[in-house]
Amino acid sequence: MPDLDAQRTRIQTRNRQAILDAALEAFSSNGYAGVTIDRIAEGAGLSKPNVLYYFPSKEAIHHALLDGLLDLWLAPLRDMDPDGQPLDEILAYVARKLDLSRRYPRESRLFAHEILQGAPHLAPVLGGQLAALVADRAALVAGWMAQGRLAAADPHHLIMSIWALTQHYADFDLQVRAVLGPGHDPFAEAGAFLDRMYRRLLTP
Amino acid sequence: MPDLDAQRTRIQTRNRQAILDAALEAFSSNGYAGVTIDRIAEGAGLSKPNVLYYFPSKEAIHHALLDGLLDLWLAPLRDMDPDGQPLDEILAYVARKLDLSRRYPRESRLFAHEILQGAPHLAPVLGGQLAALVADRAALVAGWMAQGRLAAADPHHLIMSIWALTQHYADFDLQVRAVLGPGHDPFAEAGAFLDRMYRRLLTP
DNA sequence: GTCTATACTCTGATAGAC
DNA sequence: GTCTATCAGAGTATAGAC
Repeated sequence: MPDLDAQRTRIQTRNRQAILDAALEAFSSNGYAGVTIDRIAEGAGLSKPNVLYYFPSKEAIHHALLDGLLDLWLAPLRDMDPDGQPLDEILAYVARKLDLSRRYPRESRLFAHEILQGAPHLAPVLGGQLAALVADRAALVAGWMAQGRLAAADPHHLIMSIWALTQHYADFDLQVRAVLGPGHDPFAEAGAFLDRMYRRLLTP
Repeated sequence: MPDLDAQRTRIQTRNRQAILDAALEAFSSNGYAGVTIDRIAEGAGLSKPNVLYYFPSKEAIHHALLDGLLDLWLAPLRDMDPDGQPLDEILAYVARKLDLSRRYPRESRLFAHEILQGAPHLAPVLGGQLAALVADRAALVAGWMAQGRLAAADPHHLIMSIWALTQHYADFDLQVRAVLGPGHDPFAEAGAFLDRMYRRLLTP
């Protein structure tokens, strides 16, 4: 069943998407408990019972949003090329991850909420899929460092530092803008700052 | 009225503190909407009406927790000494901020929730007190860089990078531990990693 | 100061007409 | 497929006894 939408009418597809979009908007800024089905319905332009016609419960909507989120989130790390130039690969990874924060701030905040709350849905995946991918990539980076093609640094914490820094610009956007004041482009400046930072940190 | 507790009995002082502690525990992991007064009461070992005897509303409890949080949070930045050695001052700041994350992870998460939700209570302070302090410290750092005592970098983004990295270890503790696996001391490793990182980044 | 009992509101979910 | 009506439960807050 590769395309579930094939079994749905155009209206169904559109409404499902409208619900998910409204729910993402709501959950990402207010957390799971801070959102009512009524508000999702309003955002989607539907009635509350109609929302519950498309999803069996509020919980199901939330679950549908989290599903696949980790894949989106880890794609840039997966895309690191073992055969590329080490420094270029890291810098490209940073740029891709920052771009993800810029383009998907709501998804970033949804993820942040989930982790803050103890990851009731994602916990198993964190210790499994996530830890495995990071271990794999950390080994790759450690290899580059051992060959002297990158300056030495703890690979796990290096990868996590990239997450922390890039996601900060999405999750704490409000604070970032308050600190920078008007007339700034936080993501553009962050791109330049982070490129210089990791270049200097990792150049052998 | 410097000491409000002077007007309270010992029992009142103790119960107020128990309520605030239970509320901090609850709010920091579940967000404002995800917490019921019942749960706070249970955590404090009191009945629900009794909690509402000490605070007029759930909202008031939350407000009491946020009050003064920013002061605690910004203290390390305030403590940067303009007359110290630039690199030492920055590294000491990083260490103090990381120590704050280690000792007060619940406060860090409470702050994260507040910002994620659009800072309904802190918004005015962010654009005022916070922005002013950062501007002041950024100017100090920029001066050091202009004198060639630190390598050049955007001072605002430098300060924010320190926030992002140190708070990540508190806010995303669950993810950090999942990635590192058992047998690690995330904060100790972070201390070493961040010290090397900023030393390398800022050494002229 | 603390408890029991309760009023009142909001929210998730269902039933059933159309 | 979508709506109106409604139920059941949870949650904030208050009243009033002790």
